[in-house]
Amino acid sequence: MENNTITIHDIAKTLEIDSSTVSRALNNSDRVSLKTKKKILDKANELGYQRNLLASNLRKNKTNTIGVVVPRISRHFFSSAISGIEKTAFNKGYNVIICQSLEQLEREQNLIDTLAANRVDGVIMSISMETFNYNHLEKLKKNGTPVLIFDRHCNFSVHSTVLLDDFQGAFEATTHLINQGCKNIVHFSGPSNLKVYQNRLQGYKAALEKSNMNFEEKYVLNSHLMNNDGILLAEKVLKFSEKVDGIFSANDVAAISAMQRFKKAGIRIPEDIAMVGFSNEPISSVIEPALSTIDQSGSKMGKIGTELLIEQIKNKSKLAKPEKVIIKPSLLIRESSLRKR
Amino acid sequence: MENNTITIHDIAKTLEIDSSTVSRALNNSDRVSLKTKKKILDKANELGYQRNLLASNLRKNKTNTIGVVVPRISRHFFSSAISGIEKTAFNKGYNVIICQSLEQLEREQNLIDTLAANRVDGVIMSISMETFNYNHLEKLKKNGTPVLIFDRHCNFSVHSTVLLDDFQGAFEATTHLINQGCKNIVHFSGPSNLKVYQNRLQGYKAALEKSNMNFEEKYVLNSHLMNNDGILLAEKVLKFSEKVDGIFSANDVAAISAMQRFKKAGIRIPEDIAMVGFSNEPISSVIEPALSTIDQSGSKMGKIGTELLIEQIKNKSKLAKPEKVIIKPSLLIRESSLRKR
DNA sequence: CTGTTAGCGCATTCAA
DNA sequence: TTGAATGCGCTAACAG
Repeated sequence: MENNTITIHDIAKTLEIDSSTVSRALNNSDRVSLKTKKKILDKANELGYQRNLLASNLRKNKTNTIGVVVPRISRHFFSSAISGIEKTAFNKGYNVIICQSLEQLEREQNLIDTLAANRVDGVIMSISMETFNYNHLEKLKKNGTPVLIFDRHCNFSVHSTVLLDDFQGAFEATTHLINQGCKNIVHFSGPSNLKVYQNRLQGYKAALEKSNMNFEEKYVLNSHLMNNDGILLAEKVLKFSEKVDGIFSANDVAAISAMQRFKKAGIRIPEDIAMVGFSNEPISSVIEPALSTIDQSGSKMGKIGTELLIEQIKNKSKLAKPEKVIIKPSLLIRESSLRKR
Repeated sequence: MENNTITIHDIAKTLEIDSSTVSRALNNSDRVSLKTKKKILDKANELGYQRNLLASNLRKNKTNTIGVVVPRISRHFFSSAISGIEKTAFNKGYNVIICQSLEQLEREQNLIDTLAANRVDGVIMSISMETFNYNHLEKLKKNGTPVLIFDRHCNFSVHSTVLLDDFQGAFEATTHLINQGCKNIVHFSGPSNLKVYQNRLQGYKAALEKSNMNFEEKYVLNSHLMNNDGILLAEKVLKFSEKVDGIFSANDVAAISAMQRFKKAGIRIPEDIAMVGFSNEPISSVIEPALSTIDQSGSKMGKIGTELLIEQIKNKSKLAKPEKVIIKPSLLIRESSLRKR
């Protein structure tokens, strides 16, 4: 009912001691006798005291809080990354503020500004698709706030990064198809200006080359990460004169709709066409598993990124130079995704 | 490099004016001449000033921040609710802190404590499945912080709530099946201690009654919201001696796995069994649409909830009494989910 | 329009 | 072990 905010001074007054002693007691300092400490804690409890972190953080110039900015929290990859971040942060005594940029640079900038204004101790983020301008991150750096960038490539080299080894993943996936006996392997790719897709294309090429297979330009099918892109890709595949028997997908969004299109055409996956690819979404829980995936292990990236970030927060004075961690993806093959002959 | 935190005093000193004037200028007060205002803003920019919201909020005893607590951000319903919350909040000048309880009461309590310690102006939340104890919310209330609860029923009546009209939704869905000519309609339900499922059951019963159809106890199939519960439910349906031709599902998780089990048995949905139900997940984008759904409209609930909450924040002194808003669900029928005969 | 003064709630230094 | 004093950075009376 009444806005009855209790402060350490209220506790001090009732107990006829000084507020500094109360502060010490509430922070469990060993410079207070056990007796008074108990007295203080009891009274705090009785009065319903709730510490004011605004004041505390202001005074200490430290918030024990990490800001997290991702494009979209609902994407499976990011929500599992967030799980990893939260777990690691909580274990080390940090709180976490989660924000989503919705892939918009302007929103990202505002979020970063707000986080900075709230004096978070560090920021872990995956940049938006629009982000080719790093002024907002520059500002953080000037401020002395460490930033860690994960998942998405970023040319702003002053920050530490945690990335996935896209080349290696693509290489393994394609090799897997080759080992299954596939002769004509199509590659579903994404926007060709994104580093991720460039690297995956390279891995695909390298795998073909290693097995002395020809690289066919026409087999690289680009799309824009839209929900129904895969339909067009599938139709292109159907139009090839020779029989496509394998697909390496760098793009799970397209892969899903493509599978539906194939199904309509009577093409069975994986019996007629084997399909392997990078996958963020927990596809298997919803559709018949047909895609072996390269696990992007969001939570692993979140964990490692947060550990790195916290290390940097602690060493802030030592101005640690940016680190770059590359995570090896692992190919998960489900039985039902094997090609049967 | 250097932790060069600029304050209003630094700006004031360089310009040889008082910091209070700087503060006014930075807050765009009209009690500063345009000339000095410009001078100050320019200098602030030049020095790379970044306001300290900790100090500002402490002083103003207001953070312009709303805390959001949901069980799990990755669930479609909650992430769309969050979208609605963010949009509404930003429009009204509020920031948002997103947290997930992971359905754990203890986590929820900690989150609420942290939000309270950070002096958020209000909290909008959907309580965890474990939450039958409302001490943490009680504390907020004592503190004068308004709380709005959405989506999940809660016996703690001092807060405003935004809920879905489960009875009405169930009634409409079941009626739809009846209108399609279904004679034997099974009901997939959830944990019977949850209000949501009780209300949906009532709606189902009412629809049957209105059409003079018998309610059969055995047609109510409960489950626990586990991923593969639907398999068992489907098997139960298959064992009935009479032919089941309709299913009203109150539980989308079960519905998905049930559909897969039916498929295995050669039962076609919706040709052999029509299926209608509440659905949070964007099922249609992944599987063959087979389920007409009652849209829980997360973003709508988020929007309305946030508007209500902000209203209460503003009227805090007037201790507005708790409001209760019931949202009408709307039945979305997809063509392909119609029963063909 | 601008300056003076005070204090939000807390943590910490220095004395005692 | 405790108290007194100071200030984190900012805003908001009140004066002028």
